[in-house]
Amino acid sequence: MVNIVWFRRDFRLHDNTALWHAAKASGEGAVQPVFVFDDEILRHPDTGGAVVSFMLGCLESLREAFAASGVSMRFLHGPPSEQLPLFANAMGARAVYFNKDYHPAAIARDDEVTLALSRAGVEVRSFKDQVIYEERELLAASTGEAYTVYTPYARAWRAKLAAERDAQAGPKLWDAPKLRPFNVEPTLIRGLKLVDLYTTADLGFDPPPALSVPRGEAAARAMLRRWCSGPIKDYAQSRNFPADEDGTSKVSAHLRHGTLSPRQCVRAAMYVRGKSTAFSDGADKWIGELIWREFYQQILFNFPSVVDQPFKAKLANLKWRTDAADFQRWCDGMTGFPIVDAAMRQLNATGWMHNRLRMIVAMFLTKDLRIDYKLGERYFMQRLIDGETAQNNGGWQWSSSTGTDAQPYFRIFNPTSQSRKFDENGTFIRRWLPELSDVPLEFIHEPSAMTPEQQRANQCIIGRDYPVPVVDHQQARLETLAMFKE
DNA sequence: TTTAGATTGAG
DNA sequence: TCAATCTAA
Ligand SMILES: Cc1cc2nc3c(=O)[nH]c(=O)nc-3n(C[C@H](O)[C@H](O)[C@H](O)COP(=O)(O)OP(=O)(O)OC[C@H]3O[C@@H](n4cnc5c(N)ncnc54)[C@H](O)[C@@H]3O)c2cc1C
Repeated sequence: MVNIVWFRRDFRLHDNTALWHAAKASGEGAVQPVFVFDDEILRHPDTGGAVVSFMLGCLESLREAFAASGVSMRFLHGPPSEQLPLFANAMGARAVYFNKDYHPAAIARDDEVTLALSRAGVEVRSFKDQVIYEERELLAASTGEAYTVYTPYARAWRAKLAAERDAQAGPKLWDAPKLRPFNVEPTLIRGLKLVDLYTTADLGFDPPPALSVPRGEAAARAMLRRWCSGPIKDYAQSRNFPADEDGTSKVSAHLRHGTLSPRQCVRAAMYVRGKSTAFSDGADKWIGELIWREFYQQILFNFPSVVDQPFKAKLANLKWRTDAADFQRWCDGMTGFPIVDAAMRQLNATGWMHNRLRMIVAMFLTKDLRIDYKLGERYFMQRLIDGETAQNNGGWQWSSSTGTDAQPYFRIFNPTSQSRKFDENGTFIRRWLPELSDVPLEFIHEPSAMTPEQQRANQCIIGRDYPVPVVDHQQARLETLAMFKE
């Protein structure tokens, strides 16, 4: 008998919990991998060409990796609760295995699928896989409730990992399972929609013009290896400077699509940390970022209303501005604030943006333009190759002060001082704004401060070659403070 | 994962 | 005068 493994966002062979269990349970049997194209997701406004093209590249690699073991991966198109029971029937499968997803819509879908399969007499087994600690595994000791503040959550997370490692019971070091060749054609059943692996264009999307991260599990593993063998050492400092190409790992899209597991990342970081004290600061800090990821996954699971409501319920009725033209300027990187514009152009071109810049542009949209964070959140989902509700919503709510930020003061970045601090030499700005290439360093963060003569001398006329700033920051800051006061 | 404004002290 | 440092939000 064969066990089906339903892949959703876990496109790897190594350290894949559901795949490992399916292969083990199969014994003499085999594993049938499948992916389901679900129109509910494909037609959702949060779904964009960046994630779709990244995912399809990963699926192609996964299909090849299975093929190398003589296993044929199959693709279906339709509602999973309808297609999977038909497919299980067509394959004569005993069980369907999959890894859990914590988005409320995914939970609802998985409940539906589980019900439909059970009715059809097919066993369902689901697993924790995309996080190290899930759901309500970590609760605040004082209240017995889920954590809502990062710092105590991270402390508890690290303590639990340390305790489990000491007890040799930590995250399992599962490798790729041994796979038996399996290449059985599904019986043709009415309603079962077997399809070829689609291309991005087939699905009606455009990929980012300059995709910045190589796709697939092999590429992901190579990136992690390279990152942990060197650049991770300086992460505690380098992570804040967008001009530094090696300042961060850029594995986010791989964690998003499961071409890497969080266990592989933590394990690799712990390994180099143990080997040399020079790596310990960097590795610890980097694990801290992986914990941010788990923190937001846990927030999404325990507070699913964040999907359409502010985490701080009191702030549900903020009077955001609705200005389509300003929003468009922000999207296009035409605000007249170089650091914001360079960041948005990096996003539009490559599908990835540095964390420091995500904070700056999110803060700018919500607190300088006073536009609802939901608009920015959706735009990010459409453009990011790592676009994912938990972290994206968490990041947007944090930036717009509607979320889990625990600081006692109201956070408003000054885009120009952020620019001076984190792109001191204007290297990043110049990389993405060719129209500023002749502007001297003195004005690179604020070209509108040039006199008309200086503009002429530096080949950059404000209002012609580069936009006039869309807002006055000082003014906007006061208006935002007033808006939140109400 | 902060900022603006006040205070201080060197020149 | 200015930049470094402090502090309240
Ligand atoms: C407004 C906003 C929106 C964001 N949207 C997303 C998103 O859609 N998807 C996404 O994966 N991340 C998102 N982030 C978090 C973060 O910006 C990215 O994860 C990070 O820039 C990815 O680059 P990296 O892999 O080089 O990160 P590294 O610095 O190398 O960090 C390693 C990993 O830790 C996780 N991580 C790092 N920073 C954060 C963080 N602040 N919050 C949660 N997880 C983090 C990511 O999985 C990342 O791959 C968002 C942040 C903000 C402020």
